[in-house]
Amino acid sequence: MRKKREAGEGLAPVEKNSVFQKRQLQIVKKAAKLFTKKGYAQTTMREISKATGIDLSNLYYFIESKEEILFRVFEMIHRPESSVFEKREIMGIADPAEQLRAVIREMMRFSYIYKDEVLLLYRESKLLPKKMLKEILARESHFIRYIEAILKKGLEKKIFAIEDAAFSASMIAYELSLYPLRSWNLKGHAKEDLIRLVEQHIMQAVAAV
Amino acid sequence: MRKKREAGEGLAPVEKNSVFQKRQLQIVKKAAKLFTKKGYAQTTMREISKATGIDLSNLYYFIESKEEILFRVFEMIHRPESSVFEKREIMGIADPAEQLRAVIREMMRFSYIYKDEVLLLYRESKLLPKKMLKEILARESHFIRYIEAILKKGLEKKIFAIEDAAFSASMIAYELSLYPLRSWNLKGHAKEDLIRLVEQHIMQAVAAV
Amino acid sequence: MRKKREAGEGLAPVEKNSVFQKRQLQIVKKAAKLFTKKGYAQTTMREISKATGIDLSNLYYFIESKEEILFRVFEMIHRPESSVFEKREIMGIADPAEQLRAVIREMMRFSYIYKDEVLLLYRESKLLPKKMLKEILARESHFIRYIEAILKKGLEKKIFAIEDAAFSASMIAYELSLYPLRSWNLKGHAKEDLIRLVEQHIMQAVAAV
Amino acid sequence: MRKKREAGEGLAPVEKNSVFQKRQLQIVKKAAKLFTKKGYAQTTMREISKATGIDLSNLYYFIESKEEILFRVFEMIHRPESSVFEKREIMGIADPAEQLRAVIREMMRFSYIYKDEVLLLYRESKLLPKKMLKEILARESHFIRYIEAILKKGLEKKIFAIEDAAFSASMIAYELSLYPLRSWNLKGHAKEDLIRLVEQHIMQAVAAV
DNA sequence: GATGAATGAGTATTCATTCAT
DNA sequence: GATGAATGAATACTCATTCAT
Repeated sequence: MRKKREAGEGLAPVEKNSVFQKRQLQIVKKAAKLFTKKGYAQTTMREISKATGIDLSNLYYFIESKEEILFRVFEMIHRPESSVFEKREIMGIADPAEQLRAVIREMMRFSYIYKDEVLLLYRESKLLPKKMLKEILARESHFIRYIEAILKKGLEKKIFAIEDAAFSASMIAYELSLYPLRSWNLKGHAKEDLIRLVEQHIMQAVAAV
Repeated sequence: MRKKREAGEGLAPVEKNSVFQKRQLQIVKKAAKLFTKKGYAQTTMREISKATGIDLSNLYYFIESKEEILFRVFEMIHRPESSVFEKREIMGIADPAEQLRAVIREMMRFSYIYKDEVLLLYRESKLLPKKMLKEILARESHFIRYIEAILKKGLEKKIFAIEDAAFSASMIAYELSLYPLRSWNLKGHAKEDLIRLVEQHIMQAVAAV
Repeated sequence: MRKKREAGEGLAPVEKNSVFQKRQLQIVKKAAKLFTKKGYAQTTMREISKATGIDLSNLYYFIESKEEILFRVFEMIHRPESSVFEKREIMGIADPAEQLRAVIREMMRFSYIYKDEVLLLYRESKLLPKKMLKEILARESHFIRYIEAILKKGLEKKIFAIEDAAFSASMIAYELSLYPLRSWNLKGHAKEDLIRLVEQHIMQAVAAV
Repeated sequence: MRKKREAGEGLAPVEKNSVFQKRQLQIVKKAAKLFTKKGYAQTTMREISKATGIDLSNLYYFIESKEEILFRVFEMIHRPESSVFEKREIMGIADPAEQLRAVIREMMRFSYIYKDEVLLLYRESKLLPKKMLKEILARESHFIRYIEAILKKGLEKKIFAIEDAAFSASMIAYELSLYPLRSWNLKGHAKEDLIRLVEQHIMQAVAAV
């Protein structure tokens, strides 16, 4: 790497015409696949070029560096994830148990869609510039606190029985990554089946007797 | 022309005198730290040399390749892990609930000791030669089936109430990696505290009402 | 980790545009000179880079490895050599003596042109992948049997008088490498002069009295 | 190579006790085998150590450098070769034809014994220090001139009929290396058989009709 | 005279990135 | 906006040789 941008000085604002964006997205998606299959470091720009059909030099017309591709991969997960718990449908649910169930199902579905990217995030987050890593961790923390809030509401209503809401929230958030991180030994379960089992498991773990 | 051993064709039997072994262990341990901090690919042999104080060329007197270091890191986790559920104390416990608790505590402690190595395993298992990867997955499967057996015993005795013992076992095994994979947001919890919370969480998730 | 093609699994079909090929040829030719002067192992890629004026890394744009260069050097000799005895002019000659003379002259001229490469072949054939070595030996055997056939024809016609045609053919083929292998003590002879002398020597050795 | 002796500044005079010499010879012989099998550059000191059973460091007690081993290998051929035509039995033969036959047989036998070393000399003479190379070439020239003298004597006596005695001598000397250089396609011939055939071939090539 | 460990200088090769057309 | 070619800096690894005990 010759030039080194200050880490995480922000991606170029997603401007330019949509053809440009489409190409970029194409690159990021294909690269994501390669990254998850072979690892970030083991994937060469030439392979990305071949996979996308875009000439190596031209690649740099659409992205600034290999690192930027990785960043944009993570951006992909970011946006929709953030919206998970901003969804009116979920935020509006009054019953904490129901609300928690809704969050679980929503996130499990999300984790099915972005399985590879989530795994990538676990594996390659070391490579993120601090700022970006912080952003992601912040978002995750936000998500955890959101669950924590639900749990506390449930505690008050004596629906849930747990000792440490912060811990439980953390554990639940972790459990929701089950599929991306352990898909290799969950092949036997159909998607909706697995979602239900995870839901049951978590609900039982927090439920008051 | 470089000669290249078929990856993972078995590490040289750990022979030689103990000074040799000590050096090797020193390399593996330091490298493990570097690998977890920066990632395997991003860690150079020069860095390992610097970290261990062993001259770069001399490093190769003790290990055959960078890959071998990684293999040996994983070996470190292997051996003790296997013994976890072979321990007489645990195997002898008659009550499934008590037995499960014992396993949980044992594995949580293990995961504290080998936090870095476990994380590394999640992150860099891609780089393992197939044979070694299979071995590791087999061991993990073995562990899961062991938990499953406990769960089934508990089911019969109506101590546990779960729908799918295989799934629950899988989930529990996963939960036991909580600390290595999410230590960054568990800093607030003391070790024994966390172990207890995980134990509670899991026990509640499987317990019959 | 270095990936290593199985040695000699076939050179990339000589495609690409002619500029590319020209560069490749330039590399192979310069390298051949260096190899003959210093030996293959003693010639570094840096030297080849310097000799060709092509940047070290860029060298790898045109060839895949140092080994490939060596292979291509041998390829250079291969092609034209094969055609030697497929030449209509020679194959058409009825008189065995005249035919043998023609072959001698043809091969001697060839050995003058490819002096360095032939010497290299004697010196560095150890480094060839088995398959390639076999091919070359097969070609040589083919050539020897071709001479043998001429000798046998001459024997029948009582023009030649030798005990063992196979041996004589082998010896003649060997004698035709005189110049590449012993040029250092043949400096006193002009090319055409030497060719004539070799021709005489061989013809006398096989001629019936 | 760290230190570089002035090329060919002469080998340490073969002094020391005979145990020392025996070890040295042992090294040189085993190394010669390895050199011929794999090439000089491709043979490592470690391999020589393993092959001789002498510890790597101790090797340097008996020889000064890898190069010296090569030199000593060539020395081995030198001594006896020089004596070939100094043998009273041969020098005393009056008849040029008989004398030439004797030389041929002597040298062919020699080439059988030192097949590997002769081949090595052809292959790796590049590595010799100038001085040593000159010595060897001088010896070879000496040998050629010796043959030339025989030829000239035969010419005077009208026993031989050749145009250029110098050339013929050169060619004959070359032919006497047939076996070391082409053993791969002479496997079909028994030793004494081959010697006789070479003798016939050469004699016929120079004989007056 | 044996041995384990060191070391320095090198070697082929890789790869992200850019330049010229 | 496409393409072939260039380039610089790095990377894992090797090996002859020597040192300390």
